[in-house]
Amino acid sequence: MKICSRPANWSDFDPQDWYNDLGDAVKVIQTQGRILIHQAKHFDLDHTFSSGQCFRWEKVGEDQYRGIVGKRVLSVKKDRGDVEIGPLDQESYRNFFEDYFDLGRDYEAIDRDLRGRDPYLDQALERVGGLRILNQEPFETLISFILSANNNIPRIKQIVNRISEAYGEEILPGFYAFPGPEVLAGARLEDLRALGTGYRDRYIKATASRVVGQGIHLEALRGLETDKAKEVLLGFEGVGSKVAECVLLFSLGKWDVFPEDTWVKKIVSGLYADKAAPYPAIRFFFNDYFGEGAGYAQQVLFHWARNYMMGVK
DNA sequence: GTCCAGGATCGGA
DNA sequence: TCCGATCATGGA
Repeated sequence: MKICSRPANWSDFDPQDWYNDLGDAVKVIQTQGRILIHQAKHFDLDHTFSSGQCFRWEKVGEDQYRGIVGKRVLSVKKDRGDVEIGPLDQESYRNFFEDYFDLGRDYEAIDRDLRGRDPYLDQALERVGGLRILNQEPFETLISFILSANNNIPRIKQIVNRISEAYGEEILPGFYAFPGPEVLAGARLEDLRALGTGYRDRYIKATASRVVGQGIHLEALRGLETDKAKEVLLGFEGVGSKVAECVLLFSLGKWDVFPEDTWVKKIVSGLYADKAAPYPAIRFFFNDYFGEGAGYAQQVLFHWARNYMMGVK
């Protein structure tokens, strides 16, 4: 454990709480029940939480978000370059949330590697810099992206929240955790339908039932090769290639995927028309094109294309 | 009224 | 293997 020098403008903390296990690049401190990342590198809250990879984070102020992660309600605030996460103690941070926010990854090095490969990605990286890929809970991510089919992001968020309110544990007054598979496996289709799931009601129940019935440990898919993990995910009803790849990228740490959503198709058929390969080859094309950061590059392009490319917003 | 949204599934060519 | 129709829902 390294001890950092105390900055002049921070007050109310015990110097004993300082720690820095991530090397000199990331300085983390526990103070007043929160975790503070000093001058956090590559962590833009809007581009991370509002880029469509997660559905349970709400913007509650300028550079301030509140989210439900597992059985916690967390606040994340950015102030003069410091990112504050709480309530959170050092142990939980190191055991879980460092991975959740992907804070062990050197995004600046990845950006350097990606820059210069492609003019559109260069623009996108410039415009939506600081986007991080979260490592979310697989079952919640799976159900959320089953809901994403032929749906829009605000409505997906509404439905995920309603499912949590109807079936999840109330962890704080008015805040509900996302339910586990055993709960949703027992849900009635008509009740799911009443929450606005539409025709996807049976996909949700079937997927939850399969997870429970076959004792599938989704977390264990992390340990499989991407293709093998994807094969398992494709076995669920309502899960096609794109949904599977979103789960792989946003919850299982698989960066060698390139989710083929409508925006990627627009980008490919428009911006990359001259290079557009037959569609099953897109992943291989972009893996080669963007290397190990392909999944991250996809999310950067997606977020940029949706919000900034055509002057929208 | 039509169109669209981080698509998947199905039947038929 | 590939193509088109269809699938709830709600906002624009």
